[in-house]
Order: sequence, then C-alpha cells, then structure tokens
Amino acid sequence: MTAARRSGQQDRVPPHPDVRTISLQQVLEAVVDPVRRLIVGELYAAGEDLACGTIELPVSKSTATHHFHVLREAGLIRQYYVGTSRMNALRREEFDEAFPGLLRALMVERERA
Amino acid sequence: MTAARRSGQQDRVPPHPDVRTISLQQVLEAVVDPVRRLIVGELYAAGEDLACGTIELPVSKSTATHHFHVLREAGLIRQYYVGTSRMNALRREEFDEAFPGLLRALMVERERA
DNA sequence: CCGAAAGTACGTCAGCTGTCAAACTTCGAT
DNA sequence: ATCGAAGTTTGACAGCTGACGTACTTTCGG
Repeated sequence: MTAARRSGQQDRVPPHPDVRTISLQQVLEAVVDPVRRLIVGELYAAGEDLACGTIELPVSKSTATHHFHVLREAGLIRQYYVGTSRMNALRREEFDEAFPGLLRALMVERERA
Repeated sequence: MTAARRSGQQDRVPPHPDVRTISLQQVLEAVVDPVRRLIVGELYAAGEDLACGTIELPVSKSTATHHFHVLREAGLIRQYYVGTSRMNALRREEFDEAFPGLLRALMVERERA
C-alpha cells in the first residue's frame, strides 16, 4: 500500500507536469480548442482559482472534465479539491517563464471584448 | 471575360484575406500543425521570401501545397509567383498588429535551438 | 445513514484533417 | 514544339479527438 492509497484525499490530487518539460506542440493542441480557451480566459480574467462548476461551458460535464484534463496535462492549470468541488488555478507565472508572451497573446479575444 | 481571366499570370494570384478579419481560432488551427509551424519558422528566420521548394518539408508536394494554403488563409503568409516557383512571404507586420506578440511567442522552439 | 452534489471514468460515435498518389496546369529552357 | 520543373487539384483514406450518456466515486448535509 502506497502513501497515496492511504488517504482518499491524497488520491484525488492529480499529477501535474513540470511546465518546463512541456512542448509548445502540446500547449497549442490544448489552446486550439475554443472551450479550453474559454476556461483559460475565465481564469485569467478572474485572477483567482475557480471551481469547475463556476465556469459556464457549452458542453456536458463529462466533456468539461476532459477539457480540464487536457489543460492540466499541458501545464496551463493546477487542480485541487475543496470538498466535492475541484478548484482550478491558472499556472500563470510558471507558464509565462516557459512560454513568454504566449498567454498574453492568446487573450487578445478577451481584451477586444 | 473578367480582367483576371485575360492574364494567366493574374489568374495565379491567390486571394489574400485582410488579417484584421481573421479570428484567433483560425490562426491557432493553422499554427497547431508542426509542419506549418516549420514553414513559418523558416520564413521568420530567413527574413526574406522563400519559394515553396526551398523549404524542406517531411511531406509530399501535394500535402505541402495544402499547408501553404492553410497558412495563407490564416493570414500568416503572402504568396505570389515568380516563373513556376511560388514565393512565400511572412506577413509579419500586419500579423503582429492583429495579434501582438503571438508570432514571437510561437518562435520559442526556434530560439531555444 | 442516505441522498444530493460535483466530478470522473469509460465506451462509443461522428466529423475533421493530415496524408498520399495520380492527373493536370503553367512556365521556362532546349 | 517539347520536355522538365514546380505546384495544384482532386479524390480517398486513416487516425485523432471532441462530443455524449451512463455508471461510478467521493464528500457534505440533514
């Protein structure tokens, strides 16, 4: 029995890749999807962590889970639980260091609106 | 008979969209492909117009044509003929104005190498 | 203890798109 | 006139992926 398996709460902490190991390819594949860009945009604009449920998305819950997963794998967000809610945090500074100017450039839609 | 049909050379000038009418979505769909990013990178690094044939690509000619087409439609390159060669020009300044910082951010792979 | 809430995991399916080969067009050179 | 070089066009096809529903898990409140 591993340390992670001893605690239900720890089990629910998903793996987060080191942003420096992530390729631009992976990042672009993540942000090319409009729903995922919507998520990133909401987090960017909010300036604080948001639960999955508080971000209105035009897709089903299972699809939303998929999108959050892709964003996490691409190093764009960090996820952790608070009760039954899964919180999402934009990994802004880390990401900016690895891909300077990219996040900002992607927010052009939001800034125009 | 239209003006365009009177001259073979004019027929071969493909349509170029106004960069300001292009969505970020379309741009991302263009640059998410690694072959297309390679093309943009070569033009970016070369600093001058290049014929399709002078850019070595790991795909067949017909596939290459497809990629150039997508880049043109996304407002990233301008194409014109010189003899049988089709020249490609990066629309750098126009593009930067419409999507500030994006092109630069996408060149992170090249700058690391 | 039980039910509701919030997500997750899984299987499926449809649509998109990157790929190629083959046939064609255009232009320059011989 | 012909041939070759350089691309284009046109299908066809395979693989990916975004979408969903359903069943499941975990946590909190009553």
